[in-house]
Amino acid sequence: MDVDLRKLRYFVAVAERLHFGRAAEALHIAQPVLSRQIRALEEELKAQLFVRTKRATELTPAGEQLLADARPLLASAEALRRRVARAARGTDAFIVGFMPGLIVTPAVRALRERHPGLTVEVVRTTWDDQVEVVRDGRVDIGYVRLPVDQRGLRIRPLLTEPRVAVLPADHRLAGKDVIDIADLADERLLQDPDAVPEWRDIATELRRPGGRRPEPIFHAVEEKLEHVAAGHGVVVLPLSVVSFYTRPDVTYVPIADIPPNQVCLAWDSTRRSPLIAEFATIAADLQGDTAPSPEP
Amino acid sequence: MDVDLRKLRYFVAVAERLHFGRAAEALHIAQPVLSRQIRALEEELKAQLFVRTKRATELTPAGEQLLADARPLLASAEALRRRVARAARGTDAFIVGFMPGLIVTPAVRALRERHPGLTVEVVRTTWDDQVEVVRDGRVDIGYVRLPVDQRGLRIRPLLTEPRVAVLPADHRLAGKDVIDIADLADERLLQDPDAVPEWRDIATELRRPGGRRPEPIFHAVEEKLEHVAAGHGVVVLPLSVVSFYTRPDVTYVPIADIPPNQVCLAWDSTRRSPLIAEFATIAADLQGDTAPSPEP
DNA sequence: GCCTGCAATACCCTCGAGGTATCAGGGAGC
DNA sequence: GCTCCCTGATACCTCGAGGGTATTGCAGGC
Repeated sequence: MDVDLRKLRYFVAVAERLHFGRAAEALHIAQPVLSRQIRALEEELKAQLFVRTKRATELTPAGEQLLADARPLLASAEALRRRVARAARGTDAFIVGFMPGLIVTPAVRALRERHPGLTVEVVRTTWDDQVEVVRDGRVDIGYVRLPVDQRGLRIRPLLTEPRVAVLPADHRLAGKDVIDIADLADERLLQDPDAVPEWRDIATELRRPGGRRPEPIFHAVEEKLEHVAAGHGVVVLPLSVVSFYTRPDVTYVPIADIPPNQVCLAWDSTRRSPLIAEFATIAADLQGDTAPSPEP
Repeated sequence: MDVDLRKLRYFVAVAERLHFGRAAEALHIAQPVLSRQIRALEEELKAQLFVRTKRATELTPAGEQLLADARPLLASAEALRRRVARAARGTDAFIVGFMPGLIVTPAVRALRERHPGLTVEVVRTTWDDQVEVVRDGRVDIGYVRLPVDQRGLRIRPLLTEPRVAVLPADHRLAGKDVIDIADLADERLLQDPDAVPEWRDIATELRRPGGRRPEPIFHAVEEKLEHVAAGHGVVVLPLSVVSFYTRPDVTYVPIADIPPNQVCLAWDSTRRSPLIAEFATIAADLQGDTAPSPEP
């Protein structure tokens, strides 16, 4: 009657590897068990999920569909566990996620004042997990910087801020008033190229035949700045992040021809919590005081 | 390790009734089994879900949280089944939900032309199930009229249209050029008051002490019009719905002081499908041709 | 032609979900 | 105050499903 989340987890493991033996190993179960469970799942859904030719395992269209749906379902189940555990601990806490450079204190304080008994916590995130913490229930609402994968989330724009190139203090471009993104074409980017699509389009490093994304990608801002200072490459970051982490051996230059970074609030779209709505309103109002942004 | 959807379903049954015996009956299982399963769920989640005083069963805060999370999770699981079944049938169909009065043909035709092999189907919905069909996977994208429960959905505004009062042809207000919502205060509304919050605020019927919502609520537009014609009451509907169902014994009058109805596209926020995105763009562009609407 | 790699099959064991019968405790009624 | 009844919990049984090991079947590669 109900689908079995364990079987879905097994399915995802196989679908990701397209190999029963290795999937079984990763799941810490025996391979025949996995074969049987997948077959049971196929019968339960009345749908063939894999085409098993000898020497190769591939997904059917139904399998593709299931893979696309199973992952968010498993993530939701995990989020459910986490939220129930939090509610059971009795501490009726409201948790806000934020990335360095964003000013969350006024909104958090306003929420605390309106709900004296409520514990409001903040959790620091990175560009990589800023939406994951929302999806898996670690935070109730998060400040995120676009672009993000919006699946499963409700998004509310808050503000925009310019992005700057972060350079070693002795870099050839350091001290310029402003540069173009093209000026960075020959640089090594120490961050996920997806975070700077405009650079991706012009980077010589990625345009070489067989050119792959640079291996060393550093997640925390502090690590990025450390490596910039060491001369290993450059990063492109929103202005507030850089100004938050001022240090003498690193400087920054505005980039003229790339759009600003959009900062939004994001929360689990399946939830409807008065506290989430209230916090979103407070944060938007506070933002509106300084720089009014259009409401959709 | 994974939560068990069957146990969650059992939990929801108990939480909705706050009665183990009746929940067991509804689930077609024996009551001791249900007691044991709920206890197992509590141990698994390490959270007490119910306070069982003799003579009464109540939800704990953790139970409230679980109830809020379990329902959408179960709905997602059901949607997953449906979509996989559809994908397995091989018919790679794209299904659009719409309510009467909305013009979907141009967008549907445009999608068909761009994907000659694709089957594009339309499914008629009502105000009551317009978002349910999206959540449970019966349609890939739906035209919906606000207000809707946006949980689990991504919403994209398309257009607005004025709402009119639908009256019997011999009604005292029939023939007026325009009325105020207050003119309907003494009328009987043959629809969910939530659909017309402005009426809800002024209706004498609902302001009487102990006044409840009127019992006979008719879901299909045809039924509503039939009962309006019979003189049982009035309804407030978007203009396009009424003009779609013209009949001589029913007339309508614009209402001056209520905001127009917002028509949106809605789809499952956990999904990211190229076809959904393409259809949304097509529909928005087609709408933009006639009456440009702001893009968020 | 043999070896190797990979999934499926055969067969066993354990545990957990379902059932029935019964108990325990608190309210309501007399 | 005693009894009855309502409601959930306990006790105990059965059976099916999930997990394990051993082995087979089949297709490529050397």
